[in-house]
Amino acid sequence: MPRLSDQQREARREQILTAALHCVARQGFHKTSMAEVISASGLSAGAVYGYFRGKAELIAALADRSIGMVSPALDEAIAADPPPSIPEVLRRAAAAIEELAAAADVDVTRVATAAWAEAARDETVRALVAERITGLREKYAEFLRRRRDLGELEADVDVDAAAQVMLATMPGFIIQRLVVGDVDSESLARGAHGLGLR
Amino acid sequence: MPRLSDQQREARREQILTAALHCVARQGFHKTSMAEVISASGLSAGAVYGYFRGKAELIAALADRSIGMVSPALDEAIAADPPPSIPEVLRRAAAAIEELAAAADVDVTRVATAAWAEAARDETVRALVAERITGLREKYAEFLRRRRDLGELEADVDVDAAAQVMLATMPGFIIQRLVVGDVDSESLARGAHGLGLR
Amino acid sequence: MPRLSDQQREARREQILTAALHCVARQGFHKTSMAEVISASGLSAGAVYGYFRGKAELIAALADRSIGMVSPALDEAIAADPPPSIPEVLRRAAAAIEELAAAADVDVTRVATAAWAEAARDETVRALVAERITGLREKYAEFLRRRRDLGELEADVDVDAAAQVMLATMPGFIIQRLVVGDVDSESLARGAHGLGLR
Amino acid sequence: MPRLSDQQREARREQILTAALHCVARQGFHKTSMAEVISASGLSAGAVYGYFRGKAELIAALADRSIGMVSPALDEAIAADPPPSIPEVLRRAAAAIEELAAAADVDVTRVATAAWAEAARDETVRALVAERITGLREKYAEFLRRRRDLGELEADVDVDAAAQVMLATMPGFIIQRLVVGDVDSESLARGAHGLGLR
DNA sequence: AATGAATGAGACTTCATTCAT
DNA sequence: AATGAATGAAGTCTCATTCAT
Repeated sequence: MPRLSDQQREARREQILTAALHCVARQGFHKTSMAEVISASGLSAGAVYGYFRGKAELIAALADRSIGMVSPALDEAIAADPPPSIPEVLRRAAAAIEELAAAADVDVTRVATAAWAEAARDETVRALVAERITGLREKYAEFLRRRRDLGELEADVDVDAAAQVMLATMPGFIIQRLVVGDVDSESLARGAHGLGLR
Repeated sequence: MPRLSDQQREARREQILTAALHCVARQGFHKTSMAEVISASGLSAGAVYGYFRGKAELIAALADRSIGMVSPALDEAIAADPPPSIPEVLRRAAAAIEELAAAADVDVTRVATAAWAEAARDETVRALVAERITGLREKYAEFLRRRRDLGELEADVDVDAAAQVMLATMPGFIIQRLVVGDVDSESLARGAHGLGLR
Repeated sequence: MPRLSDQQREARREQILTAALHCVARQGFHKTSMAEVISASGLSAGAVYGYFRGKAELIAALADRSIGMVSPALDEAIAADPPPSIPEVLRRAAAAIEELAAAADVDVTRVATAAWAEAARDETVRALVAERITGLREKYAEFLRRRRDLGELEADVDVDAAAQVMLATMPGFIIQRLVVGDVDSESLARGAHGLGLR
Repeated sequence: MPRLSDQQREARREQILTAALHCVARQGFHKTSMAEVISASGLSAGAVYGYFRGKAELIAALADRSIGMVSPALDEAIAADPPPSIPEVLRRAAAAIEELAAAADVDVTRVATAAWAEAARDETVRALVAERITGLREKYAEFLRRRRDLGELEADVDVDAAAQVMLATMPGFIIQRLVVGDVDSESLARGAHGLGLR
């Protein structure tokens, strides 16, 4: 076989990541065996190891991706002009997550859950997830600045702390959704409104 | 040999759980081997298996306990009379978590993180964690009812949805704390206040 | 099972080493798989790994032992009083090696051959083999000192250098024996005599 | 594509063998992977397999070469006229080995060591090494005949047995040199002299 | 002729669990 | 009740070799 183009290589990598995402969504990182990923990817063991040095590297890529997938969805919710109310943004973010969870027969939120746990014990994953979280928070901060500049938040608001709080709701939303199953984007928005957020 | 008293049995169980908590806080559920737990507990393999049917049962007990440990801390925060402001309750809850995390050379929040992930893939754990979450939410709901009755929330507020939102902040707080490391109870309260919560 | 006595442990270790010696004599260290050793030993994989941390440790033990097995045989040859002639000692040493090679359906000289090669690439094995070689050389030196004191060697002979030379003949004897097959203890002694050694 | 000239083919073969020699000197035959040889040779996998049927053939070629490299060095030592004393010939042979070991950033003596071990377990390699050994011994025999004819050895000396002994010292010299590190051509000659060789 | 990605058997090792003592 | 040695299935990864291009 001649040398693969970068594009072809990327496609194969994608193929493996997608297959792995399926497995991990069902069983978590450490109950998913490489054999399962290999079989699901349709490639051979050797081929998979040609794209990922080992399970750790694959886990890191999946952790990064699972959390990264939320980002574009959030962008949309936040970019709207004029900036929606806080409950509305939370609703949109949650709705994006719901959509993500329902999409393509893989529930990425399950993988995200595994990613948080992995971040707590693996420095490489921690750094990747930290980067993602920081990125997401910056989006919320940007949104809040726009609301503040419109006079809908106090002028001296600590935008970064407020962004931390807004982002903080998402893991809890995801967990309650997966584990208890009685929350959705509407209830989240209603609850936020009920607490007095505007 | 003489049957152990219930009290002795309970002490042994505790000994095992404490040892396991140490291991899991460092390595997560699935990177912690039974051999490690056995060695850390100071008991023999056979003894440990006399108290827990297998690793799954041990994991379930640890997941339950790790999340359960937050509950008493929250009680205090919420029970105060008159009911504190929402940012203040969040601050107290977060402070309780900080204390828990710092205590006794085991950071239970790391175990909680593993518990959420496990809940997403194991029905038994899911049920236990769901129960815990529901219990915690009920505490928040109770708190919110008292605030409502004092006229500090609108009369028709959906208390359960609002409790979902309050609880939802905790996992996000824990994760940001472990992974990014730049949040604390003060920033959480400040952010909540900045968003307009009272 | 209750704790094994040191003696029982030692017996098991021996059982594994003996099985491994068989395999290695036929296939060398690196073509012998742990599965083969495990199967030949009659134990389970886990049991074998309870006695040796890994293949490297097993190899080191085998290398050490294979070279160590020559030592007692040499002792006898050298201890004789009055000290035999040099060709005679070489003959006896070679005869001891022949006996060793024929014994117990394992040809240890094949393992020794593998041990020399391994010593050239693994520091741990190198150190062990170096120790063994030094020990053997000291025996030859002792023998030579006795000959010298009897006036059968010049008074100012460099005993250690001479011992190096005597020992040096053994690997070459073993290799020619295994590879060409036309040398034996008699031809070695005859050759030594022919070269003028007395 | 145009057929390569024999000369080009030979150059490529050489390139591969040289690269492989490097790898094997460091890691032995079986810890050297084809991938390493391929990468070190600068060719592609397919190309390498165009010159050697497989790893076994490559090993055989390396074994043959590593032992063969001693031969020309020995020739010189032996050809001198009048024939030097036995200690002197041993010194020259050992000095030739020292030079070989120091040359060109590959220590061939390490490969020779691997070759002996391989000869003990692979019939093809055994035959090749046997041939080499026989050839070397014949050179020693020739040398001894000349010494005998000069009256410096007894007339009825078993020249072949004596050649076996002379050759036998070389592996032991190489091993002690690599493993213990305290022998050199001078100590070898001194020791031989001390034992009474002339 | 050459390339190098892909193959897949098999290597080493771990580990949850059992059970003879 | 307790012990801890033993089990053996299963996990991760490597590597000699092939063959489509």
